[in-house]
Amino acid sequence: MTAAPGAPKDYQELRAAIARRAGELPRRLAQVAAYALEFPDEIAFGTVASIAVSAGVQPSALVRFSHALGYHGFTDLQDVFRSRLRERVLNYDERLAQMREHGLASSKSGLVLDGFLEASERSITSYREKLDHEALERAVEVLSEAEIIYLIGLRRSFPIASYLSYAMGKLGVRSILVDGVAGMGSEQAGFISGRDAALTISFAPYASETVALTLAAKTNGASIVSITDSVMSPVAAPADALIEIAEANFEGFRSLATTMAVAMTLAVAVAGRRSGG
Amino acid sequence: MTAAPGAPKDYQELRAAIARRAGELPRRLAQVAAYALEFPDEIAFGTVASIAVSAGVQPSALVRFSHALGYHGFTDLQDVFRSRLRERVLNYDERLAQMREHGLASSKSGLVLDGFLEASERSITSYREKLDHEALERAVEVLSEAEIIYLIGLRRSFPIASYLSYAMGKLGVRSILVDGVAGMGSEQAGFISGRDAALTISFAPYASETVALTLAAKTNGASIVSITDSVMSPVAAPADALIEIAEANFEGFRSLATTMAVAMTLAVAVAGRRSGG
DNA sequence: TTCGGAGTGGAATTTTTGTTCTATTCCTGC
DNA sequence: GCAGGAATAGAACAAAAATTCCACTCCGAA
Repeated sequence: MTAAPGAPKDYQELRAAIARRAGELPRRLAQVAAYALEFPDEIAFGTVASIAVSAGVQPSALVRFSHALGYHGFTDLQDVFRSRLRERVLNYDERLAQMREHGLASSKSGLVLDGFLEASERSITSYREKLDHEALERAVEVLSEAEIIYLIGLRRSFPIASYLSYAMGKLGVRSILVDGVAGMGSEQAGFISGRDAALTISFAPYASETVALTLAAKTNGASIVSITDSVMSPVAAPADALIEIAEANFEGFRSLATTMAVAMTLAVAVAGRRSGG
Repeated sequence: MTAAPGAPKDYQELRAAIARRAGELPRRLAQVAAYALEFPDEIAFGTVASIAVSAGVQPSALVRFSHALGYHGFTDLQDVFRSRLRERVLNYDERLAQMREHGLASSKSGLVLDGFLEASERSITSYREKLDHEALERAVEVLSEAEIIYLIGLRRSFPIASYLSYAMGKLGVRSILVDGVAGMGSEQAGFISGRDAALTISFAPYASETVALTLAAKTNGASIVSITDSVMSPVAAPADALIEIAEANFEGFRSLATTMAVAMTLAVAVAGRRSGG
């Protein structure tokens, strides 16, 4: 009896089995299940003892988990996790080529997805090459000194602004999302004072309302940080700090990957500087 | 003395060391060397006994081989072969070098930015490896058949939902962003009918309102498409199509790069299918 | 509240595994 | 052809691992 009867024989099956039985598993076994899905490599390489420690359970729980899924013991379960790595490594060298082939051949949506993923990668790579590190530093400085940070971004840039609002909220940085709901944009922006800062995100074609709000903030004496795609952008001129990002695009839809990473950076760096980091 | 002194510490170095000393190694040790280069996976996963059999040598030869390369024992050597499998991103070292070149490391915000950029790249790369084309296809199909697509995503996932709202609007796909402004979430969701679909985006810790809205949509007979991080997610069970995305994170902030690319894909693919493309 | 059973933690046990040791073999130089 | 030393095979050993076992806990039903 070398093979386990009725137990998942590859990683995909195993995932499905765990998913199906997620609800009915006892507490500790569910804990093991969650750990296994999150850190499959640990299961593949670790020992019962080491895995038990990092998953926060007893060694016996791992064995019981294996039995619950139909395996003879933990070793059988581990074999599945190891075979997964073996399979992956087979196409490790040819991964890119194979991926492209696979993506093209398999489906139309796969082709589209591949295009967007690749555009994101290109954006990030090219940004790495030409990013202005001083400008980033200046932006962090300006925002750190602001009492309240007004986040201005509409249309395509609204996801960025709303993420910043979420992240800053989580980090304890005071910010206001100027979201233009019910046409309140100008009213919200009207409260901006000289002690505040506006963080504007805008890409071509620049939404006229975004430009207007930014200029209004400037008039009120607030500091301006602009994230945009060109020095020729209408929100570049009034900016005290300018972060320039040229996102790659696929079929006319520009990536947001780099801009999102920059947004995360600003939120974390501002919070870090304020807490005296 | 846990670490081996002067022994190759990664797979590349080890290859080089073996190549350099290939001529001067004794016969059986050379045999082991050849086997190791040809079947690195066997070394990584096998036991001394099993490897000895398939390489046609004695177990002790493996230990002597390890000693000859400067390791304390076979286990140390095996660790190198295992770490090779763990390092998914081959060019990680190159990226680090590139970062130093550009002076990113010289400032704190630069380090943070690099962390987020790298997390985004990792997310995309690892998603490429394990993406489920069929699930994606099914999601597109379900959404294409819906009369109205309700977009459900709060907190960290709200930027994704709002992007979808923007993109679908541009593409002429009817959608409603269930944004919970003024606590209207449940009212908005109440209009969902069996001809509609809900597209839920939710990651751990799953916002309870998101889960509740999704279940309500399901109850009304709507189709459910879930974008989430695990099959154990509470929004996975009711889904007609499930897209699983494990975003990498940096300092606790998870990337949104892959999820955003998937969102773009869904919007474009659904629009494409509806227009008969 | 008490009973019963499923679930759990942790030590004891057994099995597997890596390593060491020594007699023997295989070369090489004389 | 014969020393002498390096290399090897295979068994013996020690370490580490997986698994089992049992007392205890927790929780729901009577």
